[in-house]
Amino acid sequence: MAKQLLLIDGNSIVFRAFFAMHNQIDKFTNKDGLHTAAIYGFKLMLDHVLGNFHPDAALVAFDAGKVTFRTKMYADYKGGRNKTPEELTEQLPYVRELVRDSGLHSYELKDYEADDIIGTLAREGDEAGYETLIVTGDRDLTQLASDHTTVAVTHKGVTDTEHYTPEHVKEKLGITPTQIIDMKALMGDSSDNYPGVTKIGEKTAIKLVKQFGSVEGIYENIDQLKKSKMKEHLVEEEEVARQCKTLATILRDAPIDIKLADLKYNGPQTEKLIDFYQKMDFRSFLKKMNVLPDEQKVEIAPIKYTELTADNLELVTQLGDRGSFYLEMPDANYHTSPFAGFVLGNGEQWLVSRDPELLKTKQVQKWLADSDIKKDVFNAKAQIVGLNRLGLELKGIDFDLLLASYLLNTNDNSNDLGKLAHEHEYTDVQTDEEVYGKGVKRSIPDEDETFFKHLANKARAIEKLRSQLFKQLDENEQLPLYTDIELPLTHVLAKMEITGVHVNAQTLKNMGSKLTERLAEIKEQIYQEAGEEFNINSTKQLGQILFEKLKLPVIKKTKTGYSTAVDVLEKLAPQAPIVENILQYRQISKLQSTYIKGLLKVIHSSDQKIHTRYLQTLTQTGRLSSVDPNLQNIPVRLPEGRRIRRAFVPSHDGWQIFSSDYSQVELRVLAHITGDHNLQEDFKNGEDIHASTARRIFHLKPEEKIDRNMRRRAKAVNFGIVYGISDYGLAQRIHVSRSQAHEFIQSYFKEFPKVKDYIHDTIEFAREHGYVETITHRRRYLPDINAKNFSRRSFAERTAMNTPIQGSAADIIKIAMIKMQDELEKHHLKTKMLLQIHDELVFEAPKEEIPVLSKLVPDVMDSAVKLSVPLKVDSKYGDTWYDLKK
DNA sequence: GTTGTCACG
DNA sequence: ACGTACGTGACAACC
Repeated sequence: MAKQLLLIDGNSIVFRAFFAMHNQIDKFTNKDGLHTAAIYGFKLMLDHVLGNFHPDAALVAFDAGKVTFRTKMYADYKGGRNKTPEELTEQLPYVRELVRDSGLHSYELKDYEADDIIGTLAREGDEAGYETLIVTGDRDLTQLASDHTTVAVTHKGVTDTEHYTPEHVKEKLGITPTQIIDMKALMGDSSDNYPGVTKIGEKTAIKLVKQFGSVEGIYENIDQLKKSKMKEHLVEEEEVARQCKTLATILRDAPIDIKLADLKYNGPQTEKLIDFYQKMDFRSFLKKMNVLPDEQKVEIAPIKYTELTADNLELVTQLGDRGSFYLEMPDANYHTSPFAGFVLGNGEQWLVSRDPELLKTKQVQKWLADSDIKKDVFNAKAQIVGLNRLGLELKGIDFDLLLASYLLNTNDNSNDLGKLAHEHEYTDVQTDEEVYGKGVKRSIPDEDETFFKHLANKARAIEKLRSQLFKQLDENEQLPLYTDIELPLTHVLAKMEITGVHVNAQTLKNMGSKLTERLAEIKEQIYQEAGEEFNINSTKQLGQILFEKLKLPVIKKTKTGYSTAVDVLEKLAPQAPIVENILQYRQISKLQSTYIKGLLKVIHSSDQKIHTRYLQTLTQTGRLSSVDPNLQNIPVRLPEGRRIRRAFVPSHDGWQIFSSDYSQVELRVLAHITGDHNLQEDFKNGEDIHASTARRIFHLKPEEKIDRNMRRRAKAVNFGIVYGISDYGLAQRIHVSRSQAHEFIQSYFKEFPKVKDYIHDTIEFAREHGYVETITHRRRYLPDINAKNFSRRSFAERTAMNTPIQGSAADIIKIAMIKMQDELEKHHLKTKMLLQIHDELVFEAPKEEIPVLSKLVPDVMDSAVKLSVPLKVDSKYGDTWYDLKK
């Protein structure tokens, strides 16, 4: 086997590692206050690379300083770059130490960049018959790819890489690796700060390179080009193009004074590495190496606990007026999870047990149900539901660590108490993964001491973090959000989950058998049309049939092959009857697998109901999500799918399903937040908002009629505005030209000027503060808002403007739900709230309560908050979820 | 475990 | 020229 050579672009990897973890920069420091994120990331990358590639020789190349032969020939080279932050430069010496201790050589050369060292050694490697892997964060190095040299460019983070071989370059760009140099010379490079030829970007550059082979080729054949602006620029800027080519070219013959033979890789020097990790406080790596001495392994403050038994229950009555409580349910689904044990207590006394029956004793029961005893918990909803299964109530909940933490930062939230505590710099508790293991090996420890200690540590973590998190909520002006919205909502959601929704299994089964028949018919037809049998559900096999065997045109590719998504198939449908059948097959098999089989699986046999779980601490915007099963995406748009809703029925005879939904809530929020006069007027006048938008942006006179197409387009524009519009995206959606879409958008901004201001101001706010917020001060941090990478930054900008809108709408319905539950109880109604679907609330109710609800629910919902435009609510009811009528 | 697809607001 | 609308979850296939 050929010898293997590993070449790492040290500086670019360090930069990548540093910026990949930039949003948690302060979490990565050692005890001396040294920042370590880049060192840590570099180490992750090394492990990852060496896990897959076993080099005989290895070198990390570094830049030797700012001045290089390139800056000498072109003063602006790499000019305009921001100064490297101190937090990064202080790490560089340690990266070199890590490299050395890991058994890799490192090298730098005055006047040359790391690229040139790598380029030179890669050539030598090629000539000496090595297989070479180059690891870098800089796409420019892909020009070095060859038959025996692969270039791995970090993609996201530092361990996710894209491997460039000559074939891969060809596939992506249609040119050879060395032609990348010509392409870059023409298009320029804004980060290296050389200009290229005016008006030539990637597309044009590739076209020219394909046609003429190289920059030199272009100028030899410049006469072949038709007269055009582009040609003028090329002729005028020939000097520039040629100079840029030199700048873009990585040297293959830098005057290095090392040889391949000097680069032998001998593996890490374990002793030194251990010292190094200790110096850096890299505990996870030390643990992996199994070198933490026992007492250091669990570097957790000692804790005392008492096992609760039938004989010492009086200890519970002595706990005072505040305590932590934690019931351990090892499965994520707390409706069905076993109970592994529990802990309750306070700083002085931690009482633990494996026996859930003890919770039912009168002492514990009383402690749990006493609302004067304040409870601190982790995931209150899970605890309420779990205890409810034991016939117990939990009252007086004050602090929910999970919920509070989510409000503080939706990004680094975790369902693992230990992990979450670590995020908040509290380390006297281990993660569940550490104590229970993961995957199939996950289990509750048999040894009492291990398990009980972990339980007690968890309860202590909750207690210790309470005041700190409350303080942070206060600083963010989020205490009302926590106290008046999220915590009361947890109780409402718990009730809804416990109530569950009644589902008629027989209805589903009947539908299922019909679908099975239809599926078999369509399948036969597809096989006939294809001329062979294959797995229609496999996109890979389907792609081969459609695009190779039947030779249909390829419209879109995914990163692994041909795309066969709906929009693609719809374009192909006129060309081959098989396509229509495949669309049918897809639709029906989706219904069959996800909705018929899927729902049947989760009906509880005890009550014929489905009990979903609402995740209250997951979304980035403040919406809820629903799992096990997801009841927020039951089909409604297509008639075939909609029938699934016939199986959702009331749980008592003589009851009905009642549902109310907000009309255009997000656009109303937009009108409120932006204060746009025209948008507010349209809502105040109670108009069909898409129609009035159409009237405005298409400049219709009052007597002119709005045709359907105009309304459809205006509706798409309205959605687009909420989502962070682009002309391209709008054009795709409504099948118009990009320039037409552009005009629509411009016209919209002219008619609704404050919307335009809002978008601008919100992005500015995010840039300055790093987050955006909703009407209730719900926050979303946007670490990418100042990213260099265009697409990441653009994405952050779109979310910056969308989140306050989507999130405020979520706030509104949450407030409505709390009020609604209050009203139901106040009026002693039997009605139960069952489901929330983002802008809709679904209830089951005795028929005689329907008239009450028809007034009460809309009243509560439209008065949930006071906006500068009215909220509108529509209600429907019927015998099943399918049959709802006004 | 990741990817592609498709269900919802 | 860039790369392409926001937020979710479940399933089947494939690695």
